[in-house]
Amino acid sequence: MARQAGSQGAETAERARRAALSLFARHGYAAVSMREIAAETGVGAAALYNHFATKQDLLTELMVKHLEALLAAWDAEPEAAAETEPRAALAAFARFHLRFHAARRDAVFVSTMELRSLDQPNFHRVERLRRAWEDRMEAIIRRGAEAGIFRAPEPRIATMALIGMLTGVTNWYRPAGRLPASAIEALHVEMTLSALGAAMTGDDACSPHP
Amino acid sequence: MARQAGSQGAETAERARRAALSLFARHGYAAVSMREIAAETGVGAAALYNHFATKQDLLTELMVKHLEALLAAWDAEPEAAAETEPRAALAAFARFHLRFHAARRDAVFVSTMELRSLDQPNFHRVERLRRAWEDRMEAIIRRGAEAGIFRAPEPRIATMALIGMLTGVTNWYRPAGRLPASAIEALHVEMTLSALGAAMTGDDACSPHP
DNA sequence: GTCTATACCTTGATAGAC
DNA sequence: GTCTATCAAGGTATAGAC
Repeated sequence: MARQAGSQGAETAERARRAALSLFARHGYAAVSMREIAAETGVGAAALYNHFATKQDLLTELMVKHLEALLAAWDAEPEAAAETEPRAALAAFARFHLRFHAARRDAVFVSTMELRSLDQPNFHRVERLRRAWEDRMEAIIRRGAEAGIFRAPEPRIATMALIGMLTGVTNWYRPAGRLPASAIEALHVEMTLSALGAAMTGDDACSPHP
Repeated sequence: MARQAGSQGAETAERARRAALSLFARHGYAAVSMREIAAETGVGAAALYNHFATKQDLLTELMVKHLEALLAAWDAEPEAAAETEPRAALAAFARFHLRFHAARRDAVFVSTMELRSLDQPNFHRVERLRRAWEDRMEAIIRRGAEAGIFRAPEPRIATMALIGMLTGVTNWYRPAGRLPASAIEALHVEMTLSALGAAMTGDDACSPHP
């Protein structure tokens, strides 16, 4: 997608990606012009076309890179192994999801809100990656449900609900807020397990396998 | 916001609102032109300006009307009363939220995704209404937590998490899907209560007040 | 690889006839 | 209240000099 470039060009491309991500997240893909991206990058508008064939390609590249990095990072985590005990695996997944997304708020915003700005071939490419992420979580929930550890009669529905809950944090979390990120993280991990009847903490003496 | 209009004009305004809602939901505010809205409405572009001063005003009106209708409809429900038992109130709130939103997918989409397209005064107006909705739910959770029925050490966080979960359904639910809406609704109501340690169903014999 | 200049198109919004 | 005609501004993308 990106054209070949020398060492100076690669730097420009990277600055352009960062500028585009920030601008798309704040104003939306359609509301941002290539001229604005170029200005933030520190080059003329025409120079962008040495690195990205079209504005649409630039958007697609941002989403694909984000989702591929997400999948690769999780698959490298030890708790991602299929042998991990389901409650531990789900807790690790929730924690990983929250941290990875909190560190990349712009990319999350763009990747979830600009799906409709992709033309059909690009949409399908990105959608496959999103689906792959959902499948990672569903596999954990399904294992736990079959083992009688989770109450999840419909693992796919539980997956969509919980991913929605976890990803939604990105929409309102502010680093300057009242609670530290660690507290918000702990509360969400707890609610994730609780939602499937597998809470680990406190006054709940009723998890199926105590 | 809308201009005065005779009986024919009022009809045009309503058709324009519907057209704009559908187009904004599908392609995004910035990607849709007044000409497209006019074409879908069946009038020329200039005619729209008899009913909406600017494109921005049209967007704002759509959001405000949606959120005001949401608040008014909930406040008219019997379970919205402050005396309702917290578990019943939360279940009713979740069910109401799911149904109201499922019936207005375009309005939900626009109202959550196009906040960034509002200029500052309009943003604050819409944000106040969104906040009011969150406050409705938070009040229920707070009551239940204080009564020891819900496990929610931070009612505001629980509110944001659960609203995110419930609203997220709009992003992936398809009427033609495998499960009927009633099943998806039941599963979400159950997960909502479970997340706060107050499940009502089945193999969970451990709700604090059995 | 980046620049200046520009082709070509669509945009939001307005003026004035009907 | 709607139309046709129009304006000024700004959109993506390209050409060709350096």
